[in-house]
Amino acid sequence: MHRDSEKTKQKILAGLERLITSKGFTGVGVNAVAREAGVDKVLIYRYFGSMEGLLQTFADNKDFFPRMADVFDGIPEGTPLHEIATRMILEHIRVFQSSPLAQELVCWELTEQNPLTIMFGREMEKRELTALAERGIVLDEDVVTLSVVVLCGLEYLVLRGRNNNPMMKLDYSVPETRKKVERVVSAVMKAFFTIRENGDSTE
Amino acid sequence: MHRDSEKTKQKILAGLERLITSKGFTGVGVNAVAREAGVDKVLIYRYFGSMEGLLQTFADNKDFFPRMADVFDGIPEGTPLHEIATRMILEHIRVFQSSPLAQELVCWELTEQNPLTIMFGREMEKRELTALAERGIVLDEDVVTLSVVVLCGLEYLVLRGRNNNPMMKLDYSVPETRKKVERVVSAVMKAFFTIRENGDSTE
DNA sequence: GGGTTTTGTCACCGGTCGGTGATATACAAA
DNA sequence: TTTGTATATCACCGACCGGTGACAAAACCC
Repeated sequence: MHRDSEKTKQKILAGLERLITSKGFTGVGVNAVAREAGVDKVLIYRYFGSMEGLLQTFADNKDFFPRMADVFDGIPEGTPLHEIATRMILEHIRVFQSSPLAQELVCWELTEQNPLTIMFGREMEKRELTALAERGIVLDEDVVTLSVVVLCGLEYLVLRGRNNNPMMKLDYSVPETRKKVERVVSAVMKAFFTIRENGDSTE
Repeated sequence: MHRDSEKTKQKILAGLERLITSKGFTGVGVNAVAREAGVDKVLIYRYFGSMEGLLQTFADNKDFFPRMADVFDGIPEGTPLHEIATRMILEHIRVFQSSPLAQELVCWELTEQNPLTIMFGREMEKRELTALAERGIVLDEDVVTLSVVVLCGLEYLVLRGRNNNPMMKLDYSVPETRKKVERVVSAVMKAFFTIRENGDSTE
């Protein structure tokens, strides 16, 4: 079973993923990937053409996130919108926090453009949007804005927590802190949604 | 005026900053800095000991942010807390958005630890906190939490805007979008502060 | 002036990078 | 079995990396 190009490709792709999650994206390169995969680097060029091609293939064959749909299934009919939105945000963050690969890819995305980061960004982008669209849920524009800001805030806090970079003493990697944040998010979403539904202005 | 060690040091430090802001932190290295500064790299070792030492010196002699105090001076007595907090957040973001160096350092901070990123993180950390402390302003804990989450969200949106990585169609680098976000932030801060002041619970 | 120290230039080292050609080995078709 | 092809190994290239020693020239001190 020595000669199996398919298996070799898989070894290379697996090596790439291990390398990203263990050493970070700055360590990614032809030599490093080949070394990590236990394979001669010439095979990377043979099977993927180049490093770019490898990243492209990796992006194509990887689904970075489990489907968002499952979150909805646990929500009974008639649940208020703010609670649905809150759950989506918190679930997204929960998954994000449990995925070192996704975290590293976001950092990479902030630093550089390549086939992998571009594809990952697109995937990430349409996640919640499609989930909402499938359910035919339409949200007020300001409400969406707030949700995105909050979502971004939490994602950022997760990234900072990786290297113990607290933000204003707020370290999201501490469980109690996380609970507090979740509580506040839930409350503020409820408050703001209520205002909007009552037709208040934001002027 | 050929021989002036002080001037050479400044050239090196300036070269480092130019390099960070132009090529990004991934391009930082002894050779690259020396090249950018138009100086032999051996001088970096002579004057700063090593790359680490250079980063340390750079961090020590740079104040990354203008003082927060100025923001307060424009605020009349009796301004409600939520407005003070909102102004602080938006001002922070305004400055952050106008400083490519700060943006790059944050990305660096998320990726790696070194004397510069550590020092920068500390500086960033105490910015708003000291400003509030100097004024003797004490905020409700949940209110602080919300403020930090919102601040993080905006900072993150700025970073994503650099490479046109919108988040759920929300591109903060578009002026109209930015205005909308500012409006929403202002409104939600007001709403949440009001709830807290009225003694409501977040359960 | 002479001697010393500071400042700057140059050449070089071992190592790693991305990338390529030549060649050996397994396997499948004839 | 022979021939051809897909697969893997190996050696090598030029370029750049971080880091160092040798040395020239300017500046300073006496």
